[in-house]
Amino acid sequence: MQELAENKGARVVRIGRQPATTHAEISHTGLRLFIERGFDQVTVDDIAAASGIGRRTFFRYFPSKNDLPWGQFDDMLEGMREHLASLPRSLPLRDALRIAIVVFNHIPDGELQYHRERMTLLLTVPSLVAHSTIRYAAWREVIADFVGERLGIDPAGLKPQTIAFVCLGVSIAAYEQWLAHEDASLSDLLDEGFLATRDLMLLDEPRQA
Amino acid sequence: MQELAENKGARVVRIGRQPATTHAEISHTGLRLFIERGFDQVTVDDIAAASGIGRRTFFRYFPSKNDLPWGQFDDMLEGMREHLASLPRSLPLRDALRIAIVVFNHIPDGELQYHRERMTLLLTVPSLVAHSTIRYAAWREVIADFVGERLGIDPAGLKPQTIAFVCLGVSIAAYEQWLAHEDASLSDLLDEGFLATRDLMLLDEPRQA
DNA sequence: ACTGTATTGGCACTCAGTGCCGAAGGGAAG
DNA sequence: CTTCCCTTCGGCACTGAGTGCCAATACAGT
Repeated sequence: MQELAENKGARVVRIGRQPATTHAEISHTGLRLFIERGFDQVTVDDIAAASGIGRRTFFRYFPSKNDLPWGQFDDMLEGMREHLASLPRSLPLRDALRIAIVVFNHIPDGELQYHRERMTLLLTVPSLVAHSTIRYAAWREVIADFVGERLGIDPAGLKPQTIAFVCLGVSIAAYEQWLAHEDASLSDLLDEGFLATRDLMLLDEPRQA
Repeated sequence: MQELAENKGARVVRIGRQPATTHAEISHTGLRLFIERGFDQVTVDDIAAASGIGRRTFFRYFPSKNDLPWGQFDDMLEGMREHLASLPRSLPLRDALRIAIVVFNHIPDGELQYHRERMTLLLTVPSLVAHSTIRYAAWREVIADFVGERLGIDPAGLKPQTIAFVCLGVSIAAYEQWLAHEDASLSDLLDEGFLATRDLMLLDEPRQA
């Protein structure tokens, strides 16, 4: 009875040595150091020491120092994939994408400050900006797969891929503005970004000088 | 007279030791090795040795191994900036961007194979894909500056930045298709990408199932 | 206690990138 | 031709990321 109640993960009983720490714990410790001293001023040795683990163990939890700030991104991706799939087909593609992206990027008030610091790192530190490309590719794939499915075409084709890139661009641009302006709402910025893209494709210059 | 005629660069006479090689020479040698053996299987030592220079000297010509395949990208950027500035204001913003991007990405027939191999590396090797982000930022800035100037707004604002990201996305998506399909025309793919974006913002699904 | 299993972490190694500094050229003035 | 000055070259040593290997550690079940 009680044993069954503890069945919240997968295996209740696990054999072998217990892990000394968790991804979340290392991630949190490392992020704190990055924010305090700056990404480049923190070595993997520092993070390992502060986490009470060996340097070698760090690399078993994270494939690289650059992956640390991304946290549970892959899990969130699955969430977005499911959310997209759940949207009614009557919803126009453009709105489905816009809504899913806004929802996906909604941050609970409590985590706002933390998320801001994390995103500042990701969009500011050159090494992280570069590395992020790989995560973005997975994000784009979710979008492209959805577009392909919706339009009944190959997700690897020009149209789904282009749309995925466009959505990513709108998102990153919105995030950069969000970080630059304390008071801005990320959701609003995303909506505005879609509108700006629409304007570009529809209208010409608003007025002639 | 004759001395003036030779004034095609900056200094005709230069003091001090002559450079042992050039950027172009190292770039060419390195690229050949990358294509032959794969990026990760070539060390900086290999490139230096093949170029007949010391390892330390390599890093005086290129800030990193990743920068090698990019060649004279910065110069081309200036070209695009000037080309954009030269376009008549009567041309709608969207068309100005589209035309400039198509022109910027036009490759002379002779360099086609070479350019293809170079772009395959840049869009395939993870380490290079990541590093490219930094070059793309400079590219985006050219677009954003132009958009800001055209619309009379801050280039750092949401709209110019978003449009720059969108243009970049369309370009990269087109390049990927171009590499995947031997027979495709890059210019056509770019045009199609712009159309796909327009469609997304204009229409809903073409037909209801 | 003993066995099997999973995590740990030390050690040694490769490779990118950097600071330092003396050596190697080459032009110009004496 | 020698000396001075300037610039590039390249060796050396160092830091730091990331990896393969393997013995040590800790825990569950017999």
